[in-house]
Amino acid sequence: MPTIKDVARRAGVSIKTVSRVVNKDPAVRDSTREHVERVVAELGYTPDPAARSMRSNRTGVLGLVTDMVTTTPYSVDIISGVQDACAEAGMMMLIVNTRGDRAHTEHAIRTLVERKVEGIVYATMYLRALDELPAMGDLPMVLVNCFMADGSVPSIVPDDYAGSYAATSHVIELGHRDIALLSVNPVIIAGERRGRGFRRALLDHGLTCTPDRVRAGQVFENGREVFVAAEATLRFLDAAQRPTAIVCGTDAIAMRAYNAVRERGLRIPDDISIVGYDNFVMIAEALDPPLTSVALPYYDMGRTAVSWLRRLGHGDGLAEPTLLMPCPLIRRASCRPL
Amino acid sequence: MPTIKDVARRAGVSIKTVSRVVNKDPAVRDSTREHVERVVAELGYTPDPAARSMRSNRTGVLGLVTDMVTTTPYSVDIISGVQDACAEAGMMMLIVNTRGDRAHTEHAIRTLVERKVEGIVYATMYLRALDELPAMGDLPMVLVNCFMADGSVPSIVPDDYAGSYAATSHVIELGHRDIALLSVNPVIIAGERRGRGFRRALLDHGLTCTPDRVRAGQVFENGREVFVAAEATLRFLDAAQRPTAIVCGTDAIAMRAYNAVRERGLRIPDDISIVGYDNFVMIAEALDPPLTSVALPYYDMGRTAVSWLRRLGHGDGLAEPTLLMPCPLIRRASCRPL
DNA sequence: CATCATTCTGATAACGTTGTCAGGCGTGTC
DNA sequence: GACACGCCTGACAACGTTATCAGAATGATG
Repeated sequence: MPTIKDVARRAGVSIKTVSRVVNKDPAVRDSTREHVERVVAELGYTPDPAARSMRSNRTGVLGLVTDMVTTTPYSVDIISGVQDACAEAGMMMLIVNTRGDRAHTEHAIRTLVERKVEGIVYATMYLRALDELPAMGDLPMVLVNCFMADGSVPSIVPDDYAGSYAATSHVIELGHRDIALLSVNPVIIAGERRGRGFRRALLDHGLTCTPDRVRAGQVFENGREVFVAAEATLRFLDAAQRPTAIVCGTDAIAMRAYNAVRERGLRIPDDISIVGYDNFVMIAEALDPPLTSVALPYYDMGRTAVSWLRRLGHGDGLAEPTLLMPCPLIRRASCRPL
Repeated sequence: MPTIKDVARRAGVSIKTVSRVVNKDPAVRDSTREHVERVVAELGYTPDPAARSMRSNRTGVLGLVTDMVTTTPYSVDIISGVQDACAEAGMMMLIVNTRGDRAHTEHAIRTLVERKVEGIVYATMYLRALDELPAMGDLPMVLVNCFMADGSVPSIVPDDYAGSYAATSHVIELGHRDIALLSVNPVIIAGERRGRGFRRALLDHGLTCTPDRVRAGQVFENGREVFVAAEATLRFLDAAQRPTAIVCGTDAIAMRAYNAVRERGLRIPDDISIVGYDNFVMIAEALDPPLTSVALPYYDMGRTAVSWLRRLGHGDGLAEPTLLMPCPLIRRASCRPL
C-alpha cells in the first residue's frame, strides 16, 4: 500500500500538497493538481482511513443499531436503504444487533461511539415508543420506526394512520358499507394507529363502526404472539349479517383470513373483499387472488435517515423533527366493487 | 475522551505500561496492573481504535459483502449470524450491498480492504457458483451460500441435496409411492441439487422417477422469475393417476400448490401431502394446514463463517475447505401417512 | 526595478497508539 | 562485595494523515 509520502516523493512535491489534492483543497495550482492526480492514479494511492480519522476525527462511518430488524423479513429493507444511501455518500455502515434488550443496546452504542461513527440510525422492528436512550454524547441520531415520547430525537415512522385510512377508504369507495377490521394487537402502536385510521375513514364516509365488526387478528399470549385471525374471521362470516369486506392489520393476518373464508366455501373477492397491510410481497403475490395491501416505505425510511444524519453532521437543522412517511396502497385483486 | 496519556499521568506510570495493561501483557507486576486498571475504570478510558489500528494494522472489523441478501427475506439470517458471532468476539461488522453486479462488488471489496477489515464474508442470496473474485490481497475470505468452481476459497453452503433427500424419504416412509416434484428453476444450482436429492431418494427406495412427475414450479422469463406452480400442480392433479404427495422446491412454490389443490376441491393432507423447502416460517406457519418444510441453516452459516475467518486470521488452517450444512426437516401438518 | 499583494507550497508538529530497546531494580550466586 | 540474571518499566520512535504557519513564487503596480 503506497502512502502519501510515496506519492509526494514520486511527484516531487510535499506531502501537504498531496493531501490538499486528495482533499480537493482549491488552493492548488491546476498544473500541480493534475500532476499529483496522475501520480496518485499511477500508484493507486488511497488515504488510510485510520490515520485520517485519527487526525480529523471523521471516519466516514455511520452506525445502524437495530433491535431485531435483521431477524425479521419485514423491515430488512431499512438496512438496504441505509446501506445504499451510505454507499452513495462514500460512507460505510457499521451494524449492530441488540436483540431488543437494554444492556445490549447500551453496549452497542458505546462501541459505536468509541469507533467514532459520525451518526447513528436506531431502527426497531415494530413501531414503538422509546422511553429513554443510552447516553451518546452529542452524536447525531435518527430514529427509524420508533420515536421518543417527548419528541426529543428526530424520527421517521410510517404513517400507519393514513395508510389504514386510505385502505379503508378504498374499500368504501368500491361500494362496501359493511366492513370489518381484523386488527393487529392494539398493544402495538401500529395496531392502535391502523385501528384509528380504519374508524376515522368509516366515520368520514358516514358509516358507523360497531364493536362487533372489530376483532383482534393476533394477540399476545404468555410472551408470544399468537394468531387468532382464522377464528375471528369465522365469527365475522357466521354473524347474522356478514361483512362484505375485511380490512386486515397485516398481510399475515390477511393470509389467515383467506384460509377461513375458504373454509366457509366463500370466494375472494366475489363474496368478500380483503385488504392487507405491510405489502409483504412474498405473501401478497402468492395468495390467490393476489392481496391488495398497504406498503411500508422501509427502504425510503432508511435512505431518509441517512440524509438527515448527514445534514445534522454538518450542523444544519431539520425542518421536521419527526416525519410520517406515506404508505402507498398497492392494488391487486382481492377487492372488487360491490 | 481521556487518552492513554491521561491514564499514565494519573496513575504515575508511563504510557507504555498503560498500554501493556490494556492489552493484557503478562509482563506487568500485579500491583501495578491493578492500580492502572483502577485508574482506567475511573477515567472511563477506552483505547482509540483508529490510533490502535494505525499502529498495529488490526481493526477488529469484519466485512460482510452481500449481493442482495438484505433485499430478500430469505437469507437475512446470515446477517444475524455474522453479527452475533462478531459481537461475541468483540468485533464489528461492516456491511456492503453489491446488487449483484461486478462493478459494485469490486468497489465494495476495495473499500473494505482500504478500511483494513480483517476478513470478508461474501454471501449471496441464491446458492451459486462464482467464476472469479475481485483481487483482495491476502485477506482471509469465506463464502457463504456460494462457492468457487475450483474450490479455491473456503465456502459454506446448505446441503440441498441431503435436505431434499430427507424430505422425499420422509414422504416415502409415510407410505407414499406416487410422488411428484414441483421444482425450483433447475438453472439455479439449489434447484438442480434439490432435484437430484429427490430422484436419488426415489431410487434408493425402489421407486422410479418418471418425467411426467416432475414439473417446474417457477421459471425465468425475460429476466424475471415467474411462478407457474399453480398451473403445474393442476396438471399433476388432472393426470390420469394423480400423485398422493408433492415435494416442492420452495415454500413459495408450495403455497401456490396449496392454492391449486384447493381449486380442485381437494384437501391437504387428506387427499394429498405436500412438503416445502426453505422453512420460511411466515408462510409455513400461516398456511392451513401448516407446511412441513426443510429449513435452511442460514443463521449457523453466518456464525460458522465468522469462526472460520477468525481461525484463518490467526494463521490456522481449515479442516474442510468447503462445508455442506445440514438442512433439518421441520415437520408440521401437511403430510400424512397413506 | 522595487514594492506589495496574492497565490501557492512545504517543514514540522500534532493525533493516540504500539514496538523497540535500553535500563532500573531485586535476588541469588560465587 | 561483585556479578549475572530475570523481571519489570519507561523514553522515544514510528504509523499515515491533517493543521499551522511561515515562506517562496508569481503577478500587479508605481
